[in-house]
Amino acid sequence: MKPSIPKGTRDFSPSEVANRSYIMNTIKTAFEIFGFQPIETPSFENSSTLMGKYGEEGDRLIFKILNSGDFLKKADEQLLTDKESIKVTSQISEKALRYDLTVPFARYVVQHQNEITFPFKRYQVQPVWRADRPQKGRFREFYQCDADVVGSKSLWQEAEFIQLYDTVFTKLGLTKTTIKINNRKILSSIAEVIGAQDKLIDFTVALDKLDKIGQAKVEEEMLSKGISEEAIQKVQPLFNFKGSNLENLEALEQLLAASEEGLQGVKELRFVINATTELGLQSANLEVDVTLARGLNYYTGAIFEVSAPKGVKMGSIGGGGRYDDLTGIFGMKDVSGVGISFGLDRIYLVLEELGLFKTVDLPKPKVLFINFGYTEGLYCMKVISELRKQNIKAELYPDAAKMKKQMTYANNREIEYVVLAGSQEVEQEIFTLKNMITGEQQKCSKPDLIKKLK
RNA sequence: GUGGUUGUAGCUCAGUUGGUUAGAGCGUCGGUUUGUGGUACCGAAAGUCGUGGGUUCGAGCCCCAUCUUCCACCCCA
Repeated sequence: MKPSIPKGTRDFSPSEVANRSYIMNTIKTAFEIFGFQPIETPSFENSSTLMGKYGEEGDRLIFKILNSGDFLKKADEQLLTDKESIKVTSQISEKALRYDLTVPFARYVVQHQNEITFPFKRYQVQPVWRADRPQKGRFREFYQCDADVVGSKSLWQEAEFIQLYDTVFTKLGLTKTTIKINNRKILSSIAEVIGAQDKLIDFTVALDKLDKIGQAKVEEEMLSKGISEEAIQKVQPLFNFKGSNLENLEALEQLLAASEEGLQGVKELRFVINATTELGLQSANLEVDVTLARGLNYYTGAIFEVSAPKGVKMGSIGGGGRYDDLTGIFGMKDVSGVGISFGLDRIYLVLEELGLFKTVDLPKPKVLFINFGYTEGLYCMKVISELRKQNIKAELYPDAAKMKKQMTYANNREIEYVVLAGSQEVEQEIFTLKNMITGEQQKCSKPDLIKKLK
């Protein structure tokens, strides 16, 4: 049998692990500088915790875990014969792999509410799983790096998260990212204006194509989706969103003048935009994007999405938003939260494509001792112990193999120094130290050797 | 979930309209060099051609199914 791994999963080589932890550490460091504390939650949760939080599409993409034992015995006979997959699933599966980090976090907050001091700022870097069809930058197992604040409605949080995005991407050398921002309140008031909430998705999808296919075709698509001519006339200002963020906001304000909710959304956006303008950004661009919808059901206020620099074909590398009542589902009212997520795996691919990885030193020994046999090996091991106590990575080749093999090993692993200590050296109580880069070698005493390897 | 695409040695790939024992480069291992790596030369091992069916005198090549890869839609990180 040929060994293989499930689709959408990956193995990581030592150099990939090194690069991944470089990204991870950059993000974690930034999180802590911004005042977030780490938590971890289980890989799988009770299905009831996850189901219904991500919309219909999301439910379909949740990996369900089969109950243990004779699970079919407990399933309803009729449902089985009728092949009612969804209903049967709820009877034979009570657990599921986590789909994101935000919902488990909300559960955590409610469960530990008495131990938590609010506002609570937590970060979490863990894998999540989605039963999606894999493609470029889309995996079935991938890491999310989340930071959220719960227990504060302050719009300063939104402004801070934009600073956080900017800080991380700047540190990674990934400049010219675009942070898109929108507000759910604006979206739902646009839905009011065009006449129907259920048309909103079609509407934003069509509007999003404005740059590519032009206004006429966009209007055509909207009409074909059942949006009235009258509604399209009303939202004309949206077609002219070419100006600055503030100009766009003004246009929105006029368009949504009749909607209290819409005006509230504009006000919130304006706060964030103004704050960010005052604070400045190092390398990212902030852009108001009314077509940004985001599927996750629980967002109620600001929504964010980060896209890679132009020219890199990649879905969003980060996203987030404000959710006013996520904890309410678990029985804790009036706790507003806002948070963002970094997509580690996609950031990796973007950095790789742009050649932005610095050469990372792989964990490897600084010096390899050639194994000549038991007596010589013991003689070497004594020095190796001393070197290790001084944090110098040293190792003895495990077998008394041919010299050539041992040297080749050192060469392939790019080990800087090799020590040869055969019977001659043992007798004279010295070591032969060879520099593998220059090829030079010299004899030296034990203290001398340790000093040279420091 | 819908549509398309890919699979030949550890890796990257050749393989003619279907025709004997399926090839190359890199890598691996051995040797030239039994206390010296990177270079060079010589040699070897390694493939049920993704898997299972089918068509055919004959299948790596054609057909079907399935798995996998990548891509688009959808959705998203």
